Amino acid sequence: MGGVNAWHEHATLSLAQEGYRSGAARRRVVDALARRDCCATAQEIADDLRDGDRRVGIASVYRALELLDRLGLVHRLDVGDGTARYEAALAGGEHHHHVLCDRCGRVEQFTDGALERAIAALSERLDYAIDEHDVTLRGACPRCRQAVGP
Amino acid sequence: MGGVNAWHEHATLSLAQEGYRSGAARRRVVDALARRDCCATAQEIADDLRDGDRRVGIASVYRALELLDRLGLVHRLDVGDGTARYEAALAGGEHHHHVLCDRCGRVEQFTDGALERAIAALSERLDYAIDEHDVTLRGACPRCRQAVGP
DNA sequence: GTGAATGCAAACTCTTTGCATGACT
DNA sequence: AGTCATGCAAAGAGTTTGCATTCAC
Repeated sequence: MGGVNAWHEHATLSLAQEGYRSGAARRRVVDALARRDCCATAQEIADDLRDGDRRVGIASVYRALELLDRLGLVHRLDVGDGTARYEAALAGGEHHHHVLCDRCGRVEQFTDGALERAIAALSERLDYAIDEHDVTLRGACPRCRQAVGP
Repeated sequence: MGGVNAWHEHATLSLAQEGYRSGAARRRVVDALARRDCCATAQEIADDLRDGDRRVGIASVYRALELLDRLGLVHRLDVGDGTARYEAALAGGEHHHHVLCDRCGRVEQFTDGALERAIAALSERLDYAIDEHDVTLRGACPRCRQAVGP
C-alpha cells in the first residue's frame, strides 16, 4: 500500500538526480499519474490537469511521458485501440496486467501469481533476454455481460 | 501442419459464404497472409503485393484486414510501436504469442502450454467473460544480445 | 544570465472515409 | 445490369517536432 505516494516521491527524486529541471508541466503530469490507480491516455492526463485557465499543453504531456518511460518510471501500454496508455511503474518489479472490455472499452487491472510464474519459466527457455512482458485479456465486463449476455 | 494452407481455404470459403465478392485486392491480401508465418503490418503486406506495375492500394489492404478481423479470420495485434499487425487466425483456437526485440524491433512467435493454462485458470476467477488474450514479451533477441551483451 | 522546459502550431505517421471507376456475379 | 470492390486522394486521429517565450537554477 501507499505505493503510489512512494512512486511520486521516487519519480520526483529520480528526475532531479538525473539533472532534469522541475517545470510545472512535468511536475503536474507526475502528480496526475500518482493519483491514478490504473493507466491513462495522454489526452486523459491533459484533461485531468485542466484547472480553469491553467492547462498543460498536450505536447508537454507527451514529452513528460516519454521521458518518464525512458527512465523506467512509467509503463506504456497499448490495448489495441490505437491510443497509448501510461501508468506509474512501481518499484521492485511489482506490477499488474489489464483486462479490456471489448464492448464498452473499460480497462481494469489484475494480478496473478501463477501467470507470473508461467511467464518467468517461459522466459528462461527462450533465446531472448526477456526483461518485460504485457498480458491483455479481452471480454465482456460484468456490466456489459449483464446487459447483453455472454 | 499445413495449417496455413488450410487457413487460406477456410478464409476464402468463409468470405464467399458470407456473400462477399471475390475481388483481386482482398484475394491477394489473403494470399499474402497465408504465405506469412507470423504477423505483418498493413504496409508490409502492401509492399509484399507489389509486383512490378501491379499494386494493391493501401486502403484496400486496410479494408480487407478490417473485414477479415471482423469475421475472426485474422488477429490484430499491437506490440507497442503504434502500428497494427495482423496474422492469420488458425481455426480451433490454436494460437501463439509474440516476443519483440526491444533493440532491433524483430517480432517472433512462441507457444507455451503452462502459460495458456495459467490464463485459462485466471479467466475463470475474473468477473469478465474472457474470450481473447494477448501476451507480449520484450527483450534482446539472440543477435542483439550477442552484439551488445545482456 | 544561461540553458532547459513549456506551449503553440505545424508536420508526420498510421488509418479511415468519400467518391468515381472498374470488376464480379 | 446492378452492385460490390477497388484505388486514389482527402480527411482524421494520435503523436512528434520546430521555434519563440518563460522559467528554473
